[in-house]
Amino acid sequence: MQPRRADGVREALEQMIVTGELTNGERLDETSLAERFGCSRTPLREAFQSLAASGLLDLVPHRGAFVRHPGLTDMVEMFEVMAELEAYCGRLAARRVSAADLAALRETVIACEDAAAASDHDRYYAENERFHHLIYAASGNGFLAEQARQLHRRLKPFRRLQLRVRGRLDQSLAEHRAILAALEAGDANAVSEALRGHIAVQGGKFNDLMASYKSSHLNAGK
Amino acid sequence: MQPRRADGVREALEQMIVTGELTNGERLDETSLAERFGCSRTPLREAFQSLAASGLLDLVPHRGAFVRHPGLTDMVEMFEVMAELEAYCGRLAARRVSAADLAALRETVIACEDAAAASDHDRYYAENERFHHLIYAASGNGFLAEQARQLHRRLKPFRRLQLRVRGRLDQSLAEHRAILAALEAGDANAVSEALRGHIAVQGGKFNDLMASYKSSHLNAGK
DNA sequence: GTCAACCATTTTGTATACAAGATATCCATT
DNA sequence: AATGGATATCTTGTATACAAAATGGTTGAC
Repeated sequence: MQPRRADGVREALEQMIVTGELTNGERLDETSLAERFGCSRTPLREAFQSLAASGLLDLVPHRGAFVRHPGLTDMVEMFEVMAELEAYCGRLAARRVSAADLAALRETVIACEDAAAASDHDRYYAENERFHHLIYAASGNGFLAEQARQLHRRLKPFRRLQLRVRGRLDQSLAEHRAILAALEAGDANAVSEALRGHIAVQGGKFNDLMASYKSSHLNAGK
Repeated sequence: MQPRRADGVREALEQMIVTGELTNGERLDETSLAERFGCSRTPLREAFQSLAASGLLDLVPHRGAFVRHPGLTDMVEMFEVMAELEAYCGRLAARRVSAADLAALRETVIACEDAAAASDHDRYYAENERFHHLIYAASGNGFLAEQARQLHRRLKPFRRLQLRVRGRLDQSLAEHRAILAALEAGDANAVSEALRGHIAVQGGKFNDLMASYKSSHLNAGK
Protein backbone atom coordinates (compact mmCIF):
# COMPACT_ATOMS: atom_id res chain seq x y z
CA MET A 1 0.00 0.00 0.00
CA GLN A 2 2.14 2.81 -1.30
CA PRO A 3 0.06 5.49 -2.99
CA ARG A 4 2.42 7.78 -4.85
CA ARG A 5 -0.49 10.00 -5.60
CA ALA A 6 -2.06 12.14 -2.92
CA ASP A 7 -5.69 11.37 -3.75
CA GLY A 8 -5.02 7.91 -2.44
CA VAL A 9 -3.54 9.00 0.86
CA ARG A 10 -6.90 9.72 2.44
CA GLU A 11 -8.34 6.43 1.24
CA ALA A 12 -5.31 4.46 2.33
CA LEU A 13 -5.37 6.01 5.78
CA GLU A 14 -9.09 5.40 6.08
CA GLN A 15 -8.54 1.79 5.16
CA MET A 16 -5.76 1.47 7.71
CA ILE A 17 -8.05 2.91 10.35
CA VAL A 18 -11.16 0.86 9.69
CA THR A 19 -9.24 -2.37 9.29
CA GLY A 20 -7.72 -1.83 12.69
CA GLU A 21 -4.17 -1.67 11.37
CA LEU A 22 -4.04 1.58 13.26
CA THR A 23 -5.26 1.01 16.79
CA ASN A 24 -7.50 3.25 18.77
CA GLY A 25 -5.89 6.25 20.41
CA GLU A 26 -2.74 5.78 18.39
CA ARG A 27 -0.93 8.95 17.48
CA LEU A 28 -0.13 9.22 13.80
CA ASP A 29 3.43 10.32 13.26
CA GLU A 30 3.48 12.58 10.25
CA THR A 31 7.10 12.02 9.34
CA SER A 32 7.10 8.24 9.46
CA LEU A 33 3.73 8.01 7.70
CA ALA A 34 4.94 10.37 4.99
CA GLU A 35 7.97 8.19 4.48
CA ARG A 36 5.80 5.10 4.35
CA PHE A 37 3.50 6.62 1.74
CA GLY A 38 6.39 8.04 -0.21
CA CYS A 39 5.09 11.58 0.03
CA SER A 40 5.69 14.63 2.13
CA ARG A 41 3.82 15.76 5.22
CA THR A 42 1.70 18.25 3.31
CA PRO A 43 -0.73 15.86 1.59
CA LEU A 44 -0.86 13.80 4.77
CA ARG A 45 -1.97 16.73 6.85
CA GLU A 46 -4.67 17.56 4.32
CA ALA A 47 -5.90 14.00 4.56
CA PHE A 48 -5.95 14.38 8.34
CA GLN A 49 -8.36 17.29 8.06
CA SER A 50 -10.68 15.33 5.89
CA LEU A 51 -10.59 12.27 8.12
CA ALA A 52 -11.09 14.35 11.23
CA ALA A 53 -14.20 15.86 9.68
CA SER A 54 -15.50 12.33 9.14
CA GLY A 55 -14.89 11.53 12.78
CA LEU A 56 -12.15 8.99 12.16
CA LEU A 57 -9.42 11.10 13.68
CA ASP A 58 -9.11 13.45 16.60
CA LEU A 59 -7.02 16.47 15.77
CA VAL A 60 -5.51 18.03 18.86
CA PRO A 61 -3.68 21.29 18.17
CA HIS A 62 0.05 21.02 18.67
CA ARG A 63 -0.35 17.47 19.84
CA GLY A 64 -1.12 15.52 16.73
CA ALA A 65 -3.71 13.30 15.08
CA PHE A 66 -5.15 10.43 17.10
CA VAL A 67 -7.04 7.46 15.74
CA ARG A 68 -10.59 7.47 16.97
CA HIS A 69 -12.31 4.12 16.85
CA PRO A 70 -15.90 4.04 17.94
CA GLY A 71 -16.43 2.39 21.29
CA LEU A 72 -19.19 -0.16 21.72
CA THR A 73 -21.46 2.64 22.91
CA ASP A 74 -20.66 4.77 19.87
CA MET A 75 -21.41 1.85 17.61
CA VAL A 76 -24.76 1.15 19.17
CA GLU A 77 -25.60 4.83 18.87
CA MET A 78 -24.59 4.89 15.23
CA PHE A 79 -26.63 1.82 14.41
CA GLU A 80 -29.57 3.43 16.18
CA VAL A 81 -29.32 6.47 13.91
CA MET A 82 -28.68 4.28 10.87
CA ALA A 83 -31.87 2.37 11.57
CA GLU A 84 -33.80 5.61 11.76
CA LEU A 85 -32.28 6.98 8.56
CA GLU A 86 -32.96 3.78 6.67
CA ALA A 87 -36.48 3.62 7.99
CA TYR A 88 -37.06 7.14 6.74
CA CYS A 89 -35.47 6.36 3.37
CA GLY A 90 -37.81 3.42 3.10
CA ARG A 91 -40.85 5.46 4.04
CA LEU A 92 -40.09 7.98 1.29
CA ALA A 93 -39.05 5.31 -1.18
CA ALA A 94 -42.36 3.50 -0.74
CA ARG A 95 -44.03 6.50 -2.32
CA ARG A 96 -41.38 7.50 -4.81
CA VAL A 97 -39.75 4.29 -5.98
CA SER A 98 -39.75 3.82 -9.75
CA ALA A 99 -40.30 0.67 -11.74
CA ALA A 100 -36.64 0.71 -12.74
CA ASP A 101 -35.61 0.96 -9.08
CA LEU A 102 -37.80 -2.01 -8.22
CA ALA A 103 -36.32 -4.03 -11.06
CA ALA A 104 -32.81 -3.23 -9.85
CA LEU A 105 -33.77 -4.16 -6.29
CA ARG A 106 -35.16 -7.49 -7.45
CA GLU A 107 -31.88 -8.15 -9.21
CA THR A 108 -29.83 -7.51 -6.09
CA VAL A 109 -32.08 -9.80 -4.06
CA ILE A 110 -31.49 -12.57 -6.58
CA ALA A 111 -27.78 -11.86 -6.54
CA CYS A 112 -27.88 -12.00 -2.74
CA GLU A 113 -29.63 -15.34 -2.92
CA ASP A 114 -26.89 -16.68 -5.15
CA ALA A 115 -24.18 -15.36 -2.89
CA ALA A 116 -25.88 -16.72 0.21
CA ALA A 117 -26.31 -20.13 -1.43
CA ALA A 118 -22.59 -20.11 -2.21
CA SER A 119 -21.80 -18.76 1.25
CA ASP A 120 -19.82 -16.07 -0.52
CA HIS A 121 -19.73 -13.44 2.20
CA ASP A 122 -17.82 -10.86 0.20
CA ARG A 123 -20.15 -11.01 -2.74
CA TYR A 124 -23.16 -11.02 -0.45
CA TYR A 125 -21.88 -7.91 1.22
CA ALA A 126 -21.33 -6.17 -2.11
CA GLU A 127 -24.88 -6.93 -3.23
CA ASN A 128 -26.27 -6.07 0.17
CA GLU A 129 -24.61 -2.68 -0.12
CA ARG A 130 -26.10 -2.16 -3.56
CA PHE A 131 -29.54 -3.04 -2.22
CA HIS A 132 -29.35 -0.44 0.50
CA HIS A 133 -27.84 2.23 -1.71
CA LEU A 134 -30.68 1.74 -4.16
CA ILE A 135 -33.18 2.39 -1.40
CA TYR A 136 -31.32 5.49 -0.28
CA ALA A 137 -31.44 6.83 -3.82
CA ALA A 138 -35.08 5.84 -4.24
CA SER A 139 -35.96 8.05 -1.27
CA GLY A 140 -35.81 10.92 -3.72
CA ASN A 141 -34.02 13.01 -1.12
CA GLY A 142 -30.44 13.44 -2.28
CA PHE A 143 -29.22 14.88 0.99
CA LEU A 144 -30.75 12.07 3.00
CA ALA A 145 -29.26 9.54 0.60
CA GLU A 146 -25.83 11.06 1.02
CA GLN A 147 -26.06 11.06 4.80
CA ALA A 148 -27.19 7.45 4.76
CA ARG A 149 -24.33 6.49 2.46
CA GLN A 150 -21.79 8.16 4.71
CA LEU A 151 -23.02 6.46 7.84
CA HIS A 152 -23.36 3.15 6.03
CA ARG A 153 -19.75 3.50 4.98
CA ARG A 154 -18.64 4.18 8.49
CA LEU A 155 -20.42 1.13 9.82
CA LYS A 156 -19.14 -1.06 7.03
CA PRO A 157 -16.43 -2.94 8.95
CA PHE A 158 -18.80 -3.87 11.76
CA ARG A 159 -21.58 -4.89 9.45
CA ARG A 160 -19.21 -7.16 7.58
CA LEU A 161 -18.18 -8.86 10.78
CA GLN A 162 -21.80 -9.26 11.77
CA LEU A 163 -22.66 -10.99 8.53
CA ARG A 164 -20.15 -13.70 9.30
CA VAL A 165 -22.19 -14.83 12.26
CA ARG A 166 -23.79 -18.16 11.46
CA GLY A 167 -27.29 -17.88 10.07
CA ARG A 168 -27.13 -14.13 9.81
CA LEU A 169 -26.81 -14.27 6.05
CA ASP A 170 -30.07 -16.14 5.58
CA GLN A 171 -31.85 -13.93 8.07
CA SER A 172 -30.60 -10.84 6.29
CA LEU A 173 -31.73 -12.23 2.98
CA ALA A 174 -35.22 -12.97 4.28
CA GLU A 175 -35.44 -9.42 5.55
CA HIS A 176 -34.41 -8.08 2.15
CA ARG A 177 -37.22 -10.05 0.59
CA ALA A 178 -39.70 -8.62 3.07
CA ILE A 179 -38.48 -5.08 2.43
CA LEU A 180 -38.76 -5.55 -1.31
CA ALA A 181 -42.25 -7.00 -0.97
CA ALA A 182 -43.38 -4.06 1.13
CA LEU A 183 -41.90 -1.65 -1.41
CA GLU A 184 -43.72 -3.38 -4.24
CA ALA A 185 -46.92 -3.14 -2.23
CA GLY A 186 -46.25 0.53 -1.64
CA ASP A 187 -46.82 0.08 2.09
CA ALA A 188 -44.75 2.90 3.61
CA ASN A 189 -45.19 1.77 7.20
CA ALA A 190 -44.26 -1.80 6.41
CA VAL A 191 -41.15 -0.74 4.47
CA SER A 192 -40.12 1.61 7.22
CA GLU A 193 -40.56 -0.92 9.99
CA ALA A 194 -38.93 -3.73 8.03
CA LEU A 195 -35.86 -1.58 7.41
CA ARG A 196 -35.71 -0.38 10.99
CA GLY A 197 -35.81 -3.95 12.21
CA HIS A 198 -33.26 -4.97 9.60
CA ILE A 199 -30.72 -2.44 10.84
CA ALA A 200 -31.52 -2.04 14.50
CA VAL A 201 -29.31 -3.72 17.02
CA GLN A 202 -31.78 -5.56 19.18
CA GLY A 203 -32.18 -8.92 20.79
CA GLY A 204 -29.62 -11.45 19.65
CA LYS A 205 -28.04 -9.01 17.24
CA PHE A 206 -26.59 -7.12 20.15
CA ASN A 207 -24.58 -10.13 21.23
CA ASP A 208 -23.43 -10.67 17.65
CA LEU A 209 -22.38 -7.07 17.44
CA MET A 210 -20.56 -7.21 20.74
CA ALA A 211 -18.76 -10.37 19.73
CA SER A 212 -17.70 -8.97 16.39
CA TYR A 213 -16.68 -5.76 18.08
CA LYS A 214 -14.42 -7.57 20.48
CA SER A 215 -12.90 -9.64 17.73
CA SER A 216 -12.27 -6.54 15.68
CA HIS A 217 -9.45 -5.49 17.97
CA LEU A 218 -10.37 -1.90 17.34
CA ASN A 219 -10.79 -1.20 20.98
CA ALA A 220 -7.14 -1.37 21.95
CA GLY A 221 -6.05 1.49 24.13
CA LYS A 222 -9.58 2.27 25.31
CA MET B 1 -11.86 39.74 9.63
CA GLN B 2 -8.16 38.95 9.62
CA PRO B 3 -7.36 35.81 11.59
CA ARG B 4 -3.63 35.68 12.06
CA ARG B 5 -4.04 32.28 13.57
CA ALA B 6 -4.89 29.29 11.46
CA ASP B 7 -7.58 27.84 13.71
CA GLY B 8 -9.68 30.84 12.75
CA VAL B 9 -9.28 30.39 9.00
CA ARG B 10 -11.82 27.61 8.77
CA GLU B 11 -14.35 29.51 10.84
CA ALA B 12 -13.80 32.74 8.94
CA LEU B 13 -14.24 31.00 5.62
CA GLU B 14 -17.35 29.22 6.83
CA GLN B 15 -18.77 32.53 7.94
CA MET B 16 -17.98 34.11 4.59
CA ILE B 17 -19.73 31.24 2.86
CA VAL B 18 -22.90 31.09 4.94
CA THR B 19 -23.34 34.85 5.00
CA GLY B 20 -23.23 34.87 1.24
CA GLU B 21 -20.13 37.03 1.06
CA LEU B 22 -18.82 34.29 -1.15
CA THR B 23 -21.35 33.54 -3.84
CA ASN B 24 -22.36 30.14 -5.09
CA GLY B 25 -20.06 28.50 -7.59
CA GLU B 26 -17.34 31.03 -6.89
CA ARG B 27 -13.83 29.72 -7.17
CA LEU B 28 -11.68 30.48 -4.15
CA ASP B 29 -8.32 31.79 -5.20
CA GLU B 30 -5.78 30.45 -2.75
CA THR B 31 -3.21 33.19 -3.25
CA SER B 32 -5.54 36.15 -2.85
CA LEU B 33 -7.37 34.58 0.08
CA ALA B 34 -4.07 33.82 1.78
CA GLU B 35 -3.05 37.43 1.34
CA ARG B 36 -6.39 38.59 2.72
CA PHE B 37 -6.10 36.37 5.79
CA GLY B 38 -2.46 37.25 6.26
CA CYS B 39 -1.35 33.65 6.10
CA SER B 40 0.12 31.30 3.54
CA ARG B 41 -1.72 28.88 1.30
CA THR B 42 -0.97 25.91 3.52
CA PRO B 43 -3.47 26.56 6.35
CA LEU B 44 -5.99 27.69 3.77
CA ARG B 45 -5.80 24.42 1.91
CA GLU B 46 -6.24 22.49 5.14
CA ALA B 47 -9.34 24.54 5.87
CA PHE B 48 -10.60 23.69 2.38
CA GLN B 49 -10.45 19.98 3.18
CA SER B 50 -12.46 20.44 6.32
CA LEU B 51 -15.06 22.62 4.64
CA ALA B 52 -15.35 20.24 1.72
CA ALA B 53 -16.08 17.42 4.13
CA SER B 54 -18.90 19.51 5.58
CA GLY B 55 -20.33 20.02 2.12
CA LEU B 56 -19.67 23.75 1.98
CA LEU B 57 -17.05 23.47 -0.74
CA ASP B 58 -16.54 21.41 -3.85
CA LEU B 59 -12.94 20.38 -4.30
CA VAL B 60 -12.10 19.64 -7.89
CA PRO B 61 -8.59 18.25 -8.41
CA HIS B 62 -6.30 20.65 -10.24
CA ARG B 63 -9.17 23.04 -10.69
CA GLY B 64 -9.73 24.53 -7.28
CA ALA B 65 -12.26 24.96 -4.49
CA PHE B 66 -15.76 26.09 -5.42
CA VAL B 67 -18.35 27.50 -3.05
CA ARG B 68 -21.33 25.23 -2.80
CA HIS B 69 -24.50 26.88 -1.59
CA PRO B 70 -27.53 24.69 -1.16
CA GLY B 71 -30.16 25.25 -3.79
CA LEU B 72 -33.80 25.54 -2.79
CA THR B 73 -34.19 21.83 -3.38
CA ASP B 74 -31.18 21.03 -1.19
CA MET B 75 -32.59 23.18 1.56
CA VAL B 76 -35.97 21.52 1.51
CA GLU B 77 -34.22 18.16 1.61
CA MET B 78 -32.07 19.21 4.54
CA PHE B 79 -35.05 20.51 6.48
CA GLU B 80 -36.81 17.23 5.77
CA VAL B 81 -33.93 15.31 7.33
CA MET B 82 -33.62 17.83 10.17
CA ALA B 83 -37.29 17.32 11.01
CA GLU B 84 -36.76 13.58 11.14
CA LEU B 85 -33.65 13.85 13.29
CA GLU B 86 -35.32 16.22 15.72
CA ALA B 87 -38.39 14.04 15.89
CA TYR B 88 -36.19 11.09 16.78
CA CYS B 89 -34.25 13.12 19.35
CA GLY B 90 -37.56 14.06 20.90
CA ARG B 91 -38.82 10.50 20.92
CA LEU B 92 -35.72 9.35 22.79
CA ALA B 93 -35.66 12.41 25.02
CA ALA B 94 -39.23 11.77 26.12
CA ARG B 95 -37.99 8.63 27.80
CA ARG B 96 -34.59 9.80 28.93
CA VAL B 97 -34.92 13.46 29.79
CA SER B 98 -33.76 14.33 33.30
CA ALA B 99 -35.27 16.75 35.79
CA ALA B 100 -32.31 19.06 35.27
CA ASP B 101 -32.84 18.98 31.50
CA LEU B 102 -36.48 19.88 31.96
CA ALA B 103 -35.58 22.75 34.25
CA ALA B 104 -33.11 24.08 31.69
CA LEU B 105 -35.71 23.74 28.94
CA ARG B 106 -38.25 25.67 30.99
CA GLU B 107 -35.68 28.41 31.43
CA THR B 108 -35.07 28.72 27.72
CA VAL B 109 -38.78 28.87 27.03
CA ILE B 110 -39.09 31.75 29.49
CA ALA B 111 -36.07 33.44 27.91
CA CYS B 112 -37.70 32.95 24.51
CA GLU B 113 -40.88 34.55 25.81
CA ASP B 114 -38.91 37.58 26.98
CA ALA B 115 -37.07 37.84 23.71
CA ALA B 116 -40.29 37.48 21.73
CA ALA B 117 -42.01 40.12 23.83
CA ALA B 118 -39.12 42.46 23.13
CA SER B 119 -39.06 41.40 19.46
CA ASP B 120 -35.38 40.71 19.97
CA HIS B 121 -34.76 38.31 17.09
CA ASP B 122 -31.11 37.73 17.81
CA ARG B 123 -31.71 36.85 21.43
CA TYR B 124 -34.69 34.73 20.47
CA TYR B 125 -32.56 32.82 18.03
CA ALA B 126 -29.85 32.25 20.63
CA GLU B 127 -32.34 30.85 23.12
CA ASN B 128 -34.10 28.86 20.43
CA GLU B 129 -30.79 27.25 19.59
CA ARG B 130 -30.19 26.42 23.22
CA PHE B 131 -33.64 24.87 23.44
CA HIS B 132 -32.98 22.56 20.54
CA HIS B 133 -29.45 21.66 21.62
CA LEU B 134 -30.80 20.67 25.01
CA ILE B 135 -33.23 18.28 23.37
CA TYR B 136 -30.47 16.81 21.21
CA ALA B 137 -28.39 16.17 24.31
CA ALA B 138 -31.38 14.81 26.21
CA SER B 139 -31.80 12.14 23.54
CA GLY B 140 -29.03 10.29 25.33
CA ASN B 141 -27.49 9.40 21.99
CA GLY B 142 -24.29 11.38 21.60
CA PHE B 143 -23.83 10.52 17.95
CA LEU B 144 -27.37 11.52 17.10
CA ALA B 145 -26.92 14.75 19.06
CA GLU B 146 -23.77 15.57 17.14
CA GLN B 147 -25.40 14.90 13.78
CA ALA B 148 -28.33 17.06 14.76
CA ARG B 149 -26.04 19.87 15.87
CA GLN B 150 -24.13 19.78 12.62
CA LEU B 151 -27.20 19.95 10.46
CA HIS B 152 -28.73 22.59 12.69
CA ARG B 153 -25.59 24.65 12.22
CA ARG B 154 -25.75 24.29 8.49
CA LEU B 155 -29.35 25.43 8.38
CA LYS B 156 -28.71 28.32 10.74
CA PRO B 157 -28.68 31.16 8.20
CA PHE B 158 -31.98 30.08 6.67
CA ARG B 159 -33.66 29.51 9.98
CA ARG B 160 -32.66 32.98 11.12
CA LEU B 161 -34.19 34.51 8.03
CA GLN B 162 -37.35 32.50 8.54
CA LEU B 163 -37.75 33.76 12.07
CA ARG B 164 -37.95 37.32 10.78
CA VAL B 165 -41.20 36.57 9.03
CA ARG B 166 -44.03 38.35 10.84
CA GLY B 167 -45.75 36.19 13.38
CA ARG B 168 -43.25 33.36 13.05
CA LEU B 169 -41.70 34.20 16.40
CA ASP B 170 -44.93 33.76 18.33
CA GLN B 171 -45.79 30.61 16.43
CA SER B 172 -42.37 29.18 17.16
CA LEU B 173 -42.73 30.04 20.82
CA ALA B 174 -46.10 28.34 21.04
CA GLU B 175 -44.61 25.25 19.49
CA HIS B 176 -41.78 25.27 22.01
CA ARG B 177 -44.34 25.34 24.79
CA ALA B 178 -46.16 22.38 23.27
CA ILE B 179 -42.92 20.44 22.91
CA LEU B 180 -41.96 21.14 26.50
CA ALA B 181 -45.40 20.12 27.72
CA ALA B 182 -45.22 16.85 25.83
CA LEU B 183 -41.77 16.18 27.26
CA GLU B 184 -43.00 16.84 30.78
CA ALA B 185 -45.86 14.46 30.14
CA GLY B 186 -43.40 11.89 28.82
CA ASP B 187 -45.51 11.40 25.72
CA ALA B 188 -42.95 10.22 23.16
CA ASN B 189 -45.31 10.36 20.20
CA ALA B 190 -46.50 13.84 21.03
CA VAL B 191 -42.93 15.13 21.47
CA SER B 192 -41.86 13.53 18.24
CA GLU B 193 -44.77 14.88 16.23
CA ALA B 194 -44.55 18.35 17.78
CA LEU B 195 -40.88 18.58 16.88
CA ARG B 196 -41.43 17.25 13.39
CA GLY B 197 -44.11 19.83 12.80
CA HIS B 198 -41.93 22.52 14.33
CA ILE B 199 -39.10 21.90 11.90
CA ALA B 200 -40.84 20.60 8.80
CA VAL B 201 -41.26 22.92 5.87
CA GLN B 202 -44.92 22.58 5.10
CA GLY B 203 -47.86 24.78 4.24
CA GLY B 204 -47.16 28.47 4.63
CA LYS B 205 -43.65 27.79 5.88
CA PHE B 206 -42.62 26.79 2.42
CA ASN B 207 -43.43 30.22 1.07
CA ASP B 208 -41.56 31.83 3.95
CA LEU B 209 -38.57 29.65 3.27
CA MET B 210 -38.66 30.41 -0.42
CA ALA B 211 -38.91 34.12 0.22
CA SER B 212 -36.04 34.10 2.68
CA TYR B 213 -34.03 31.96 0.34
CA LYS B 214 -34.45 34.41 -2.50
CA SER B 215 -33.54 37.34 -0.29
CA SER B 216 -30.47 35.51 0.95
CA HIS B 217 -28.70 36.06 -2.38
CA LEU B 218 -26.97 32.75 -1.93
CA ASN B 219 -28.26 31.47 -5.21
CA ALA B 220 -26.14 33.64 -7.46
CA GLY B 221 -24.50 31.73 -10.24
CA LYS B 222 -27.03 28.91 -10.09
C1' DG C 1 15.11 12.11 47.94
C1' DT C 2 11.76 14.97 45.75
C1' DC C 3 10.29 18.74 43.24
C1' DA C 4 10.81 22.36 40.08
C1' DA C 5 12.83 24.97 36.59
C1' DC C 6 15.51 25.07 32.52
C1' DC C 7 17.36 23.38 28.35
C1' DA C 8 17.57 19.97 24.47
C1' DT C 9 14.97 17.38 21.42
C1' DT C 10 11.12 16.19 19.02
C1' DT C 11 6.86 17.29 16.69
C1' DT C 12 3.47 20.19 14.95
C1' DG C 13 2.32 24.50 12.35
C1' DT C 14 3.50 27.69 8.61
C1' DA C 15 5.86 29.78 4.80
C1' DT C 16 8.12 29.41 0.63
C1' DA C 17 10.11 27.25 -3.26
C1' DC C 18 9.39 24.10 -6.86
C1' DA C 19 6.85 20.76 -9.97
C1' DA C 20 2.91 19.43 -12.57
C1' DG C 21 -1.33 20.15 -14.52
C1' DA C 22 -4.82 23.33 -16.67
C1' DT C 23 -6.21 27.40 -19.08
C1' DA C 24 -5.70 31.00 -22.31
C1' DT C 25 -3.33 33.21 -26.05
C1' DC C 26 -1.27 33.48 -30.31
C1' DC C 27 0.18 31.89 -34.57
C1' DA C 28 0.01 28.80 -38.43
C1' DT C 29 -2.70 26.36 -41.50
C1' DT C 30 -6.81 25.33 -44.12
C1' DA D 1 -12.24 33.88 -41.15
C1' DA D 2 -12.20 29.72 -38.54
C1' DT D 3 -9.93 25.96 -36.55
C1' DG D 4 -6.22 23.40 -34.59
C1' DG D 5 -2.12 23.12 -32.21
C1' DA D 6 1.87 24.79 -29.72
C1' DT D 7 3.36 27.72 -26.16
C1' DA D 8 3.12 30.99 -22.34
C1' DT D 9 1.00 31.89 -18.12
C1' DC D 10 -1.42 30.97 -14.22
C1' DT D 11 -3.13 27.77 -10.58
C1' DT D 12 -3.00 23.88 -8.03
C1' DG D 13 -0.26 20.11 -5.80
C1' DT D 14 3.94 18.81 -3.29
C1' DA D 15 8.31 19.09 -1.01
C1' DT D 16 11.30 21.34 1.92
C1' DA D 17 12.85 24.76 5.05
C1' DC D 18 11.86 27.29 9.02
C1' DA D 19 9.26 28.75 13.33
C1' DA D 20 6.71 27.73 17.36
C1' DA D 21 5.10 24.76 20.67
C1' DA D 22 5.25 20.65 23.52
C1' DT D 23 7.65 16.85 25.54
C1' DG D 24 11.29 14.70 28.06
C1' DG D 25 15.36 14.65 30.48
C1' DT D 26 18.80 16.76 33.30
C1' DT D 27 20.42 19.57 36.81
C1' DG D 28 20.10 22.21 40.74
C1' DA D 29 17.93 23.68 44.97
C1' DC D 30 15.39 22.63 49.04
